Order: sequence, then structure tokens, then C-alpha cells
Amino acid sequence: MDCGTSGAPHRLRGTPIWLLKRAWMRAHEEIRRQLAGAGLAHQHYAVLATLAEFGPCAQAEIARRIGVDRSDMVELLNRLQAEGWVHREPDPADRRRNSVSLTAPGRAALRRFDKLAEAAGDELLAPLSEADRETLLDLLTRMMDGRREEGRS
Amino acid sequence: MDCGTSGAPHRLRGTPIWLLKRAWMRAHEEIRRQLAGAGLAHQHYAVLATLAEFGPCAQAEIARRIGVDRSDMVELLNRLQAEGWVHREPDPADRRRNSVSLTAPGRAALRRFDKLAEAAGDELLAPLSEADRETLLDLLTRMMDGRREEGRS
DNA sequence: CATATATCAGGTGCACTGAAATGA
DNA sequence: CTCATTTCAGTGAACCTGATATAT
Repeated sequence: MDCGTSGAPHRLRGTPIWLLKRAWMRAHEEIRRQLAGAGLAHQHYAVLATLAEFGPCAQAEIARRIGVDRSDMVELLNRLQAEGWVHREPDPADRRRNSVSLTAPGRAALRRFDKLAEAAGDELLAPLSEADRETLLDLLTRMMDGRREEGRS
Repeated sequence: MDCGTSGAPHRLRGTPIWLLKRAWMRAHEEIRRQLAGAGLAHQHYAVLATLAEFGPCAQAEIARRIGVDRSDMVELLNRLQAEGWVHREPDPADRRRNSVSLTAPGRAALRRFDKLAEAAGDELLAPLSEADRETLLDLLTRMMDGRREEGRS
């Protein structure tokens, strides 16, 4: 993956869309490398993290939380279930739903992946100081959440 | 496209990789909407911008500059050529190469797309103040270019 | 009836690989 | 012979649509 921005026209280089694209491509490469050993995608990690934080969920709820399509949840969970990390069972309260829960091995695996994800993030942010990292995360968060509390930093 | 970050686990929400993914998805949606009328992708715009800035190029050079695969340049240019915006001719100095150049209509089209791209960027950055926008672009640039000039803002 | 869920089949855009043909 | 360029054929992950069966 070629993530350099160096030779690009400055019509693009100063543009948020271009920068975000290249930044995401680099980020994607980092997380991919970290999770490659386990043969997992970032989304698998996101599913495990969601279950750890919110407890047993319907598939559609997980999908909504992490912004994945419901259609794609099926295979995602098939994989995690095959590893023995999650457990699917019909929800007695609403029999349309599968109640998906984290198993003990799943919880242990998640702890490993947490470390890998953190390493990927550190690799990515390596060129920035601690203060700059915080500022960047804050700005991105505010950009996404659409608020507007000026100033700061 | 669902770009909200609201309901995601905080294990992900504070993470640069997660934030960059969601941010890029939103950015992609904005630029897609702006260019949808012309039926173009962001990459088509990037090609035109490259030709405007660097003059006639070999296909491989354009590909290198904007981080697109050489294989994919072919169809990208087919489309732009079909619109009459670029012109391909064998480079007499090195007959392996195609010298790709911007036509007059291509230059005019690019001016229109510049406006659309700018509108997409403004839409994206709307929640941020002018100072914050500059900071964000600066941080992203430094993250990608790997320098380390601390401080700023 | 309308709505929500899980699943499957398929489509599309995009990054990428591998190989061929041509020429430097 | 080695390398670079254009092109084509095809793969794979990800986002998305539409349809079905089932339950609320």
C-alpha cells in the first residue's frame, strides 16, 4: 500500500478529504499488519469490543453500534463463533433475535487484540507529540460529532 | 452510509484508527455526493489535478503521485478521455509511455470540480472553527509526512 | 396490518496481484 | 538480459441492495 502524500499536487495535499483518505489508508495498513497473525479484520475486533462493553447483544444492535451492515454481521460472527470467542443463542424474550455473547476465551482473545490495536495506533501517531495526539483525536471527534465548542488547546 | 460514532464502545471511540476510519467514510460520502452529478470518483478529480499541476505525464507517474495502482489508471483515463478531458499520445522520447495531457475542456471541467471538492471539504469541516481546521490539517499532514516539529497552537 | 430480525444472493467500487506485450 | 510502461484478467475485502422467512 502506497500511503505517501509527498508527490501529490498541492491542490489535493491541503485538502481534508485527501488527507483523511491517505491517513485512513495508513491506519488501515497498520491495524491490518497487527491483526494479520490472527487472520482477523478490524471489524472482528470491533465486534468483540462491543460485546465486552455492552454485554449480550442482538446482531443488529452490534451492527448498528459499529457501523457494519447487518448482512455482513452473519459471516463476521460465523468466524468469531468458529474460533469459540462468541456464542449465539436465540433470545427467549424476542425470538427473532440471536443473543450474542462473549465467551471466556473470547474475553482473553480480546485482551490480546487490545494490545495489538494499541500498538497499531502508536505506530500511526508516532510522528506526533503526546499533546498533538490528544489534539488530533479531539478534533476528529468534534468533527464527527458535529458540535462546535471553539478554542481549546 | 452510517458514519455515526455515537453508540460505539469507548474502547474504539478514543482510538485514532477508529476515528480515522469513520472520518474518512464521512469524507468519502461528502465528495461522492458532490461529484455524483458528473458520475465521477475522487480519483478522477485527482488525475485532472495532477495533470493541471505537473503538465503532461506518463500514466505511471500520475499513478505514483496520487497513490493509485497503475492497473487502475487505464480505466480511469479511459473515462476521462471519453469525456474529452484528457488526451493520450505516445511519448516520442520513450515509446513505452503514454503522454497524458489535459485538454481545454478538461481544464474547464477541473475548475468546476475544484469548487465541488471545496464544498465537500467545507461541509465536512463545518463543525470546526477556522483555527481548528488549520490545526487538524496540520496534524494530519505531520502524521503522514512523519516529521516531528512539536508545539504549534 | 406494519415493523424488526437473521440470513442469503448478488452488485459495485476499489486496492491489489500476476502476467503479457512492448520498448529502453 | 534487466527493467519500466501499458494493459488485461482476476482476486479479495468492504459497503450496500433486495428478497425471504420468521417473529413482534
